[in-house]
Amino acid sequence: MYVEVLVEIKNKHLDRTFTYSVPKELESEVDLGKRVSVPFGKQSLEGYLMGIVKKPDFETKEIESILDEEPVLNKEMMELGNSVKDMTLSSLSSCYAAMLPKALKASKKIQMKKKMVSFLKLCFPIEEIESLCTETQKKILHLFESKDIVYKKEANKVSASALKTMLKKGWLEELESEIYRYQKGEVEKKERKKLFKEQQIAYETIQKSLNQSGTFLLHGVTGSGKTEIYLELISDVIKLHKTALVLVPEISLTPQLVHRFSECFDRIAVLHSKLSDGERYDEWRKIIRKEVDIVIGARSAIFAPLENLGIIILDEEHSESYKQESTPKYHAREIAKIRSATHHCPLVLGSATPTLESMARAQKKVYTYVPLTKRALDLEMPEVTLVDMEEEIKARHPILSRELECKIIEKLNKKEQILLLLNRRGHSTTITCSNCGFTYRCPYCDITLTYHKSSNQLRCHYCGYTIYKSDTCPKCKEESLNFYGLGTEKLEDYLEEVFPTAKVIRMDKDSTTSKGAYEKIIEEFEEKKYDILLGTQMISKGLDFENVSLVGILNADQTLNIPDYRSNERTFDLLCQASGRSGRNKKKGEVIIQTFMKDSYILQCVKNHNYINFYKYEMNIRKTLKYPPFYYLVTVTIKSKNYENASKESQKVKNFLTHHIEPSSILLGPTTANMFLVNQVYHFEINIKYRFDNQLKNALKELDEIYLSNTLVSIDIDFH
DNA sequence: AGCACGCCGACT
DNA sequence: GTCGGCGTGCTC
Repeated sequence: MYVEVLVEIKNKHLDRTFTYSVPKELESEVDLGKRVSVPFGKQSLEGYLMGIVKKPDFETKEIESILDEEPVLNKEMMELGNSVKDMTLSSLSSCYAAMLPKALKASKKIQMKKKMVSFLKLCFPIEEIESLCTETQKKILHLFESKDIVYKKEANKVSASALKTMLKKGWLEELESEIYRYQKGEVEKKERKKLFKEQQIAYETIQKSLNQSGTFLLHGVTGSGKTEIYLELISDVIKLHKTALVLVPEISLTPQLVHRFSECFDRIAVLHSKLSDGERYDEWRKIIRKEVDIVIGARSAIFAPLENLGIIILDEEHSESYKQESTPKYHAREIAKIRSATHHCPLVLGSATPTLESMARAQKKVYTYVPLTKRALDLEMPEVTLVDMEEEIKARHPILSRELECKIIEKLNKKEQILLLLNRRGHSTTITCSNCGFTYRCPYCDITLTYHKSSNQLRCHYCGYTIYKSDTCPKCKEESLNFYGLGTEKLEDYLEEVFPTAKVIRMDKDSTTSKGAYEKIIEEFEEKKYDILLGTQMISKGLDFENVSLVGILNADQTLNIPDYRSNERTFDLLCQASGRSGRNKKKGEVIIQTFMKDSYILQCVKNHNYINFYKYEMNIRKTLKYPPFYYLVTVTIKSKNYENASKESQKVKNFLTHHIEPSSILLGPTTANMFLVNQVYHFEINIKYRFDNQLKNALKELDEIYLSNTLVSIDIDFH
């Protein structure tokens, strides 16, 4: 027997199968999608069994062993891998690596071990042997009163030697069994809430198509009760003996959300980034063994090997976290569409602020548009006030405007809670010498360093480069270093100064690195141990605090200045999301946005909760500037440690593309990339805008191959 | 990705 | 003379 094996090396030179022979004794175990160990050159590697073939006309080596009892890739996943490879122009084995839990990888053998625990089983009824037991033995016996099986550990606690005797007499039996590492506590079941009229209509629209593929855009303002619709749909899917896949951005995969699902359903697997490799492997195995009907997870959960899918839900559809930034650079939404087609099941995209791409498709009836206009429980939309910071600076209120400060005091008095969003961590943005103009910059990335007061360090937020701050200017040795800009740390200090009685907690990347820190902050804030929660983007998504009645956004326009065609969209989304955190209970919420661009159309749309106007406005810009969704966009990044090489090769790439793509496509660049110098590597960019281009994909593939063997320059292709 | 092969410079 | 630099090419 001869088989095709894809070796587990993410190198594009090896992005093909090799033929091996199978020793007689292993033939019965051969199954496509299992992993095998094979000799490869001088090494021994792992690979995937991809096919069975006839005897080839060249010499073959024998496979060493078959590693799995059951395939790790089913037929769907094997094909899906090929689609991902084709969409992203990356190697097949890197695609499979992205689809499978890390524990399965050769280098991580330890985690693959199942966790085994010893149990005890009683071989006779209690009454039969009780009279024969000593006092100590009776104690062990009574552990079995309420259950059939007892942890060996528990019996050992009573008496290890008594246990031994009982085992020897054959009264008890010892068994080993695998336990799953990740254990969710029992959750009390609750009735699902009854849908109100608009929800009911939305639900019915989707419910009617449960047996066919199709994409729905569920457009509902924050608090309109999208989750309730999801629960209702999933309940139907389970009645049909099918399974459900729910994707949420990592950041909104909160214990709150998982809890809500657990109240309604039992057989759930949860996949999020805080799981250890072992825990993740266990959750994955529950799916393979068909022990769950529902998977809730972040981006990579789109590859959960659920069979018989009945619905795929992508909540917060607009979230950029659905795009993987490392190879393979796939977008979960696109994978979801493929799986929805293979399983003939609906895909529901939920969002309060859909991407322009999705909204445009909904308007063109490519997606079915399902609007939800009202907030559940008759909640009113929060009142949004824009504050002009230019005036506030004149009035010497550069950090908190007079209005926001007053409101905070008011809410503190009423014992209501406050969220403050400041989208910049650290203390100050820059430290500059007022004597000589020196500014701390990252030597590897060419951006200014951010000061972190708690550690007295300056940190590069791109590469992590860190140095200690000195008291004197490193250049002119004068004691004249000044702090500019505002970060979360500094704001925390400032708040404690202005509102000395208020309890303030900060949440950002720096205060949530340790395991469980994020959950702890949320929990404690929910329990009202704090009055003010201040933080970065992290606090803007998905959190649902009943007692919050004021949201303050301190640097609303900062994200508008980032040179990226999506920065308007991103800002609008961030502000809407953050605003939506206010007034999620009976109280009417208030939002104060501090800005230097009070008259900006985007901010006006945020103030009036008017997505549609924003959509129209932004679509016009995109149309004029030929950006998505009117054009597709591909970015080719040329990277090299050597500036000259990067620059020279960029020009060559441009020339190559000019001759190999359709003349109707627009080629821009090469220019220096947004992040020009990162980790000592120079970045150049070429952008291609196109509508229809049959040659492009092949041209990019060819380009990719040309640069495979180039050690000085590498390229990176990214579809937006 | 590894590892061997191979062709040049500078050392005991 | 040889040791070792890393460019090139191969792995069923």
